[in-house]
Amino acid sequence: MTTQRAKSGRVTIHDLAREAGVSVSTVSKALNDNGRMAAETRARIKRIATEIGFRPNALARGLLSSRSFTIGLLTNDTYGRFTLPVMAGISEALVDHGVSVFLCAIEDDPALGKVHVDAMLDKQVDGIIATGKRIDRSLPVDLAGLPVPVVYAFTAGAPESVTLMADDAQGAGLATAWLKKLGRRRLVHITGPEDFVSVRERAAAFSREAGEDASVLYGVWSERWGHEAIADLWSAEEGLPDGIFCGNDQIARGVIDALRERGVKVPDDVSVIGYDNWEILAEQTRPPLTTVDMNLKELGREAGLMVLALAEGRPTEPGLRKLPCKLVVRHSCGGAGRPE
Amino acid sequence: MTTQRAKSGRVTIHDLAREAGVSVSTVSKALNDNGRMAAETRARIKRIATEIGFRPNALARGLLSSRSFTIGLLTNDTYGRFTLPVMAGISEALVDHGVSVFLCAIEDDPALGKVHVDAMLDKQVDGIIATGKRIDRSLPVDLAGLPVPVVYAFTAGAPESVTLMADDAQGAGLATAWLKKLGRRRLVHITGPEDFVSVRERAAAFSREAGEDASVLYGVWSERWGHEAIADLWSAEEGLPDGIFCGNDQIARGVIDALRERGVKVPDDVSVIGYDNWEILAEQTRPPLTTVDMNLKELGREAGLMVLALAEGRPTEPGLRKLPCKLVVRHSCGGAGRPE
DNA sequence: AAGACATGAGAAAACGTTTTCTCATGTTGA
DNA sequence: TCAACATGAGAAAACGTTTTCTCATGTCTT
Repeated sequence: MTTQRAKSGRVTIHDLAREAGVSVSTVSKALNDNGRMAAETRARIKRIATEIGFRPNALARGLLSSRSFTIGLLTNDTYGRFTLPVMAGISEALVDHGVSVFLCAIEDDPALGKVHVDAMLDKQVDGIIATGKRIDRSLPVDLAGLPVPVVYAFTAGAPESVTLMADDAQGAGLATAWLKKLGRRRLVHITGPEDFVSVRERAAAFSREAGEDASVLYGVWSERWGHEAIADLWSAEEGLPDGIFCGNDQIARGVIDALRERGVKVPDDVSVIGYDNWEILAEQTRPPLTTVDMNLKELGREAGLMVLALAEGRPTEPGLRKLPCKLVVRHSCGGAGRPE
Repeated sequence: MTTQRAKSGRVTIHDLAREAGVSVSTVSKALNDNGRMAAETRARIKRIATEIGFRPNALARGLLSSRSFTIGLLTNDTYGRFTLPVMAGISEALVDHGVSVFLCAIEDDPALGKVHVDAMLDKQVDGIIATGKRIDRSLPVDLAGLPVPVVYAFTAGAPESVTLMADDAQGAGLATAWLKKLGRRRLVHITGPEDFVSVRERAAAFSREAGEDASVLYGVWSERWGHEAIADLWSAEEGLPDGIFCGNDQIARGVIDALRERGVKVPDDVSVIGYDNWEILAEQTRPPLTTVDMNLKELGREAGLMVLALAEGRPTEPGLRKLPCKLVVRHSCGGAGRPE
């Protein structure tokens, strides 16, 4: 306890060895439950280790084991509302394994992307997770052929890689089925730009469930577009919908506001359902928004465990995995109880 | 070029030395512009290094230099809209210095906080930045007495530490002065809970600028409260305000919606100004919101450079630093041109 | 009683760098 | 012509671990 520390200021294995009166090899084996030694010695070393607060230097350890217990998260979405839950899931899953996460926002900039990837490789990350905001675009940096495994989440992946995404068809089906179950018959889908593959997937699932004559209105991802769509629909006077499935929560917010301004009651006259479950928005609409949740945190968790498995060389089948969405029921659709 | 690589799969300094026909010491000195050697040799080694793609292993380097070129970002705010811009600023400032950032979300959980801090220290981070969502609360983990420097941003710091925050009084003054400059005379401040020190600071600055009789309404940080406040004010029929300064953009959104529903024109009858410049919200209000921007990205940049300075042992004066806010003029106040 | 074997623990090498020291050779000055 | 010195480059130690050998001692077998 009174012996002096190494000059670095941190307690090293040598300090501990000196304190315990054994060699560093013995200390290492004691702490890692390796090798042969008297149980009493092992226990004593462990006790002294906690007493003097020894914690092994991860740099030194990583140098030898070629495992740094570090992964990189590359993101496009200036940590918007998609990447954030994904990150939370990753971190939550990996902290239990002693893995820390480098966050790198690359902003659609190839040069910045390369800088970050190089920096991470220099730091010997065990793997990389790439995330974006849409599944049909890839990050502006080539991650194929890297010396570490890469997992893609919510962004387009390389051919033989592991890619995770939310199941758009299933999510849209969930929403449409819910509207029908509540007795809504004249359904409309107000959504984002048609060039998003997710938009097309959801629209197809909507049409399948709602009937081919149910119309789909493509636009942009904004509140304003929700307003405009309602203005267009209600200018027709006839064939007005009684159930509206929106492509995201912002559109839904615009739709609900526009309906209120027209004196149309939500959910009495029309049920409205959103997508994303962006809570800060969904909870503040009047009435609070029933919406589809993509389980992004769970997606992040899966991505974290996946990249860890790859880093440890455990067998993992490549390909695209679609994770199910869930319905979050609030008050914008009427009805009660939980979704099936 | 034809010589085989080390078994690790990565190019080491030994591979490079063999390729160049020199010793590893010479290579190291060549690449770091250290020591003495023929200019021609240095150039040749550098050329071969890029040819075979040599990049020094940061773990090995860090082991020796006790600089890992890594910092940790500890956050409370499950990466909400405060921490995010701060993070972006940190990352942007540090990537140029080759520093990568570990992101750790600790969710008000002391145990999780300790786990993350320990993991970061094990990985020999050069410093830690702690961020939160309010300046009068500290993170649930003790960062005093750590073997690395700590900088606090938007959260309460330890006594002799460096702490960065936005200048609440200046920001509120900016907003109030803007309303007055536009000719508004009957001002109201609708804001959040009075137990926030930022709320009190801003309210004090508002009163100073607007006159002591200008009223301040304390509430919560939600759209709903904005609605309620307008309902209360307009139930009085007399002494109606013509300028409303809101404590955040969500309240402002609620205020604007409530005014529209009452047939009060914004900005013709009443000017409304928000706080935070949460773009996705501020741009979608009708009309788009004029609001105070706390320059959080800049704050993050400063925090990054600060922790780097401390890590390198450069002298840095401790204490609380307040960074100025700026006014972002959109259409909710009327008037034109830029703030003074 | 003597070889075979189990046990406990230390010595040394290894990981990939950087840095200090040493040394051979060439060059200058008187 | 010889000492003093500058130059270019390599050898070796160091950083803090883990892991593989090695070895002394003690305990069985027969």
